[in-house]
Amino acid sequence: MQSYTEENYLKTIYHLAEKTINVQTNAIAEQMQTKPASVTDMIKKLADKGLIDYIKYQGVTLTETGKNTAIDIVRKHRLWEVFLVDKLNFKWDEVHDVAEELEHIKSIELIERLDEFLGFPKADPHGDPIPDKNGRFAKTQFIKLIELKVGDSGTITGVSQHSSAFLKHLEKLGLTLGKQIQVSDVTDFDGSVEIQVSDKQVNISREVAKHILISSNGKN
Amino acid sequence: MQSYTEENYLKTIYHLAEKTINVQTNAIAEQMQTKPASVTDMIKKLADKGLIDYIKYQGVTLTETGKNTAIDIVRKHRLWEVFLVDKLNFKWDEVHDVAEELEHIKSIELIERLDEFLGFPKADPHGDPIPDKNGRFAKTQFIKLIELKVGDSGTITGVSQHSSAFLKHLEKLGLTLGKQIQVSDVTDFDGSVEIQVSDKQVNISREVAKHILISSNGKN
DNA sequence: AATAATTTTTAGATTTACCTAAAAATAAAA
DNA sequence: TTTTATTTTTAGGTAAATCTAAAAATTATT
Repeated sequence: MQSYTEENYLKTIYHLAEKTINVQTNAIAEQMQTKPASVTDMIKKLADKGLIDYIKYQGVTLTETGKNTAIDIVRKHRLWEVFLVDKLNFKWDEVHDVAEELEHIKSIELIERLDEFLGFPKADPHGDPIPDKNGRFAKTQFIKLIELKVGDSGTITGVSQHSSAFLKHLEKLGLTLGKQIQVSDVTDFDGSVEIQVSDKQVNISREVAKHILISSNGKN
Repeated sequence: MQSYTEENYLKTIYHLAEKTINVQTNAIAEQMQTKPASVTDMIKKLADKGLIDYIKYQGVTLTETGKNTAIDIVRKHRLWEVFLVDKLNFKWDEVHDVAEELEHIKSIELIERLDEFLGFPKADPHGDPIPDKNGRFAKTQFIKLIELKVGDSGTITGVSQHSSAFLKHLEKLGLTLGKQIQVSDVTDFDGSVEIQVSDKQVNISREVAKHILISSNGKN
């Protein structure tokens, strides 16, 4: 059994490990809003418990057990987000902090029943895949909108930025999950992208385009 | 803002205060499964925060603020219990421990939306009243089944014992909330009570009868 | 390769919630 | 009203998760 804090460390390490093989102390500290010295203390503890592999000065990687634990927390987080949006009518930019608390509720029965109640959803309100109860989930094939060429089209199926400001901005532009888009122009000057959505033309900055994930319908 | 532990102390004091005016250190310790010395530490802290009035050796009482905080936790606990039973199909004897965790989730918005989602229920699965968002709730007029005389009838509207063993026992006997009952006999020997429920005769011990709460239809 | 910069760890403290054991206050019994 | 029993508090200590400041290891730069 892990403490609330240990669970948060594991989850953070899991997410950081999606980008780098060895997760570094400073990266964890930044993500957890804490100091590197505190991280060192904690990773020693997690290593002792067999949840991570740790070589001094070399960063950490999750063990099989650690990874499973982390995936279970991610599963809970995403299911709760679906609950908040689908059942309690929260907006997609309002759910993160509450789910951050709910994900630590321990009952396995609760999560299985919640999953069933929600109709076994495959993705959360931001398009992130929800692991099943065995920790398995489809490795979704996303392309960043920024990588599309003029003329390419596809469906918005995710975002790689969960900040409220970003999500509200997308909402205002009508760029929500499931929307069909086509790239009509890319501006040389600032790299901003002109896209067609629901019969409207919208212009989005390069920065925004980087964080919109598209499931491609192929080129044309 | 209170810690998880502070909230649990306030809730415990609130419940104990339903029976005695001044809540004693030992009573809190027993309820919280901790030691009197630890309770003394905590009540000093809660007193400093203005949540309880505390005179050394004389026990404690909740201040207005403390009471409001406690009622808010009770509200959350009971709403979550309704959710678990009504939406996730938990049985009434399975919800307590999970609700014990869920009650500490901090978002006010969450609880208001949950309340609405559940249809603003007035009572939890054990018949306990749910305070509204202003902390107000009807002081329900219950009579203990044990106090009924032969011939008296009424409706089961609550229980004063939430242990799984007790609730499972009631379930087996068909004694669930909303059931209409009539007392047909009281045994002199052991004080056990013979009651009529759904055209069946069931015999319940004095101990069980003490913890079933009846809203009376008057005598006859 | 030597020096500088960065990253990580150690050492020693702090806070929260708990503990045990002993002392003090209050309540009950002789 | 003493004595005894019970309740409560104090004193001092522990474990978890944090911190600051300084030391050590690693990486980058000249």
